[in-house]
Amino acid sequence: MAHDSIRLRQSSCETCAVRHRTVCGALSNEELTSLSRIGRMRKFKAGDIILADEEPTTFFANVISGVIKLEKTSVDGRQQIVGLVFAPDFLGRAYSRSNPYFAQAATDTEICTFPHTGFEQLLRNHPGLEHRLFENTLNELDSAREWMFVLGRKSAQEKVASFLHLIAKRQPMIGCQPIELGAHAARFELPLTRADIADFLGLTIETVSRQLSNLKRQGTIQLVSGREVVVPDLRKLESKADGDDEAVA
Amino acid sequence: MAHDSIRLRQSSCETCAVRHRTVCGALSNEELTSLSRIGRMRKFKAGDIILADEEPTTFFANVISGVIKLEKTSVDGRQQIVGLVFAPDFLGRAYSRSNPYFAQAATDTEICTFPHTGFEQLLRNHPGLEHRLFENTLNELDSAREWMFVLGRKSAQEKVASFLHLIAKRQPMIGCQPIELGAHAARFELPLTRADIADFLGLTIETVSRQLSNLKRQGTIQLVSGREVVVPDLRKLESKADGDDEAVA
DNA sequence: CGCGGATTTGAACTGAATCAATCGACGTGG
DNA sequence: CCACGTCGATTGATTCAGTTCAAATCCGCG
Repeated sequence: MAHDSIRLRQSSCETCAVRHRTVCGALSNEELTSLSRIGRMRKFKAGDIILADEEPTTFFANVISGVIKLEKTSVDGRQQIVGLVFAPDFLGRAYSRSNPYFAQAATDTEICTFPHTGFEQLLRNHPGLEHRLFENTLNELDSAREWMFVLGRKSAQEKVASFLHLIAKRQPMIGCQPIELGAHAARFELPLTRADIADFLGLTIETVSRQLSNLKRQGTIQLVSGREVVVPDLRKLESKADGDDEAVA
Repeated sequence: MAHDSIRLRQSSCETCAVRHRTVCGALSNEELTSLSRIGRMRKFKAGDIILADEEPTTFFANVISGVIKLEKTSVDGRQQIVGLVFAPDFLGRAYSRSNPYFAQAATDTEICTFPHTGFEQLLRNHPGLEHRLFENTLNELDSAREWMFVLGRKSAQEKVASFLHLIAKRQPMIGCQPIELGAHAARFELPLTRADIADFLGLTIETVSRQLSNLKRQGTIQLVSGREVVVPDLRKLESKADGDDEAVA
């Protein structure tokens, strides 16, 4: 365990697969060296808790692979996923003593962590890094607000279609040859269970399952297995998501 | 009109009522001078459009008084308010060519505007200002996610109670003597119409009206007029908002 | 082969939407 | 000064989408 973490610590940022797409992309090689000194790779299994709610902030991270859910839970047990963190997104709430929500691995996950104090120091000394993180946060805010529309105003079918469309955009495809599939087609693995999808969409498991079956029956999607989805035509899926599919007729 | 704007332009930031609570609070007196040079006061009436959707960004602003709604509208006419901007909040999406949502005055409103280019230049030259705006954005993101829980998981009654609680926290009180009212009491004016409240909560006008009547019947609130609300005990309202009021019994 | 968790499907129920009517405050014009 | 029209809000009756409760079915795994 300790041995493992040492080996991982030595892996340098220069070989990082997602280097240029993360907040680290703002750093010079020299700055990157000081970051790599404090960075440490960590792996989580699906279901592992990465950051606990209300706990003091101890680290930030870049997601290297996998999907992490940010979740809010009320005392009576109701849950709502308030954000999904994909590679190469940034994980953590800067400038806060504690963590505003639960972060749990939705799939097996690899992240590159930075201790809280060291990273905030780096932020203060490198306006370029802070700027990058700021832009990141602005985009997250845009996404959150986009999702507020989904939660507040869309029907169950539109919600499920919106979710699939989101995943199709962000999740790596399975064997994605545009030759094999059409130009507007996609094939991917769902990173969430039905229960997670329900918590993301403000629905129940049963309704999610029913709407997936509906979309399948209509030919908008194919369910290869419980988790693997093929979308023959993303434009059709999108029109289901926006509720303007009968208007076309 | 032109005369008016000149007079307003000359009013300096030093006398600004909300100076220390806005992003401007991060600036030195000298920096403030350069900001006041580009700042300009503008007034809007309830219902006026302040920033149009998808339009190129032309200005940012600090809200001096009033409430502004940020709204998303779909092609088929469904609406969702994705944020409320109170004084002394910041209005606008930095670093974006265009505006991601409609900003409309919910009440009569006064804002202090800064031209797009001048302000972003100031941002680049003053990391302290950008930092302040960043913290601001992080708080907005937290609020947005908090609201996602409301939209996704709360019942109509809980939604309406949550809304009233939010307003009670942020809206200036009417004649708020803690002697006159109890220590946990509040009295304020609703900055939104029933239609706006519905669009904020993902409900219909009728449901909002019914739930307000319910809360009134239960004694959780009093409706002085259509717009003016008295909350005898905010803790009771909060328990309605969280749905843990029958647990107390 | 059988067990346990995840998923699907069915049937009944219910909370919020929809449809419809009324009320009330306010400003305008007769 | 009062009748009228408009707009926002309330209230009632009915409908329906999504939940709840219940039972299969599927699937990975010891």
